[in-house]
Amino acid sequence: MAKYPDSFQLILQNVSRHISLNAEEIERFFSVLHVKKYKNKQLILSEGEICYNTWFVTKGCLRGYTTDQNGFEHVLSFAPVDWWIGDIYSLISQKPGTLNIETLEASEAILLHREHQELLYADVPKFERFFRIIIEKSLVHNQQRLIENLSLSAEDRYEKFCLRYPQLVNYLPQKQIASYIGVTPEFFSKMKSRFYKK
Amino acid sequence: MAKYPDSFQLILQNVSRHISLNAEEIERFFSVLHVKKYKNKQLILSEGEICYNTWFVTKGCLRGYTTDQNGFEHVLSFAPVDWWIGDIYSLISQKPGTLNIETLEASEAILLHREHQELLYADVPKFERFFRIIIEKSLVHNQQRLIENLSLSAEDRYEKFCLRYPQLVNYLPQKQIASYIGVTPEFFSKMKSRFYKK
DNA sequence: CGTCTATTTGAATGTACTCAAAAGCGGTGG
DNA sequence: CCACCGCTTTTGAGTACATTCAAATAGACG
Repeated sequence: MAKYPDSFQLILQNVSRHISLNAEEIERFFSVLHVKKYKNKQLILSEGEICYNTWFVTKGCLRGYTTDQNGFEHVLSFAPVDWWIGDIYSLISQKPGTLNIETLEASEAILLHREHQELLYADVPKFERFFRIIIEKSLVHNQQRLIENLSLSAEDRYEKFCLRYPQLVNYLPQKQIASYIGVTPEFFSKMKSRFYKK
Repeated sequence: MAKYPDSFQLILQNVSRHISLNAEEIERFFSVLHVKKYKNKQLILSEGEICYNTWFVTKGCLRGYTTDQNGFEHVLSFAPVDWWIGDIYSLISQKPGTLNIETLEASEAILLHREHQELLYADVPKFERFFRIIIEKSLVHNQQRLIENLSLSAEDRYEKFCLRYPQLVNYLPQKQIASYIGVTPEFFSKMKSRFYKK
């Protein structure tokens, strides 16, 4: 196995949380993966592009965001180490997407090309199961976030964010958190100072 | 095939949009399905319950909603004929869920029990693919809705709703639409009268 | 017909936004 | 090493979108 990068052990661990692979299947899996390194603030995927890959982050942190008609950014997801990210809309429709993916620091990811993913589904059907499961989790997470946006105040959403992503709270620039919970950076700043007065 | 209800043809059509089944697989599929009829405003699943089923609507219309700490309802999804619905969080975790599912009129659905679903995955792996695909679509839809909630005004969200669900706009009670787009019924009423003045 | 719920309307309020300006902070080059 | 630049964060005043509460009206159902 020495022929593969160390980071492949991380992705294998990630996958093994939901399916078990034998040596041959691992080999098949590893054979379709590619490693890429990115600089700080590098745009990895731009809106308007067709997305051909799913990224698995092995170093650093990525963020996925959209831009609205007024030029405001809205963060759809953060992807620290051990997370998957991609523009799933564009990936499954193969139409130009709306997502931008950018690094928040110098980062490294493993890329799984859409075509390889399809081949993998055919050769090792367990992967169909694996991706079904992570997409299910992603859906659950998204639904909860939607409900929180509909039912909680900005302050309560921030509190939830702190509980859910303790490792990100002190790492991310505030404007990114503001954008994730859905408020302006100005309001976020005011809210936070009120928040910590208690 | 006369031994199965007519409505099974609808679910077969639905499934066949993403996978093709041979006679044997269809038989296996049909053998695990159950039909249920519901009265108007019947609560099919309550928050706090563990969800064991996925519902496929064959008559009428269901809605899935949560209740917040102030007693306000938030609609997560409407499920008219030919749609799937379930509390996916509870379904995959087998923990008590937060979703309520209720009929909006007398309705009929086909139930797929979680255990049957797992058996189906094992016997006919194509179903793994099928559910991966519909969950992917559901995720894409949810992400778009989240982004819309973060970036659009209530009025614009209503406009999107009208475009996306033309068949529901004149069918649903207004308070349900209000709850879906995330405003109070009072504000929705005012907004709508402004909206149609243009 | 009466009751119950949904919808409309209005006035007062609040949460979050906009615009503007100042302060902080980090990186880069001289 | 310091000075400067650009970007982030803070602060403030004014505003807007949406909520709350209350009451009247309309509709649906038995």
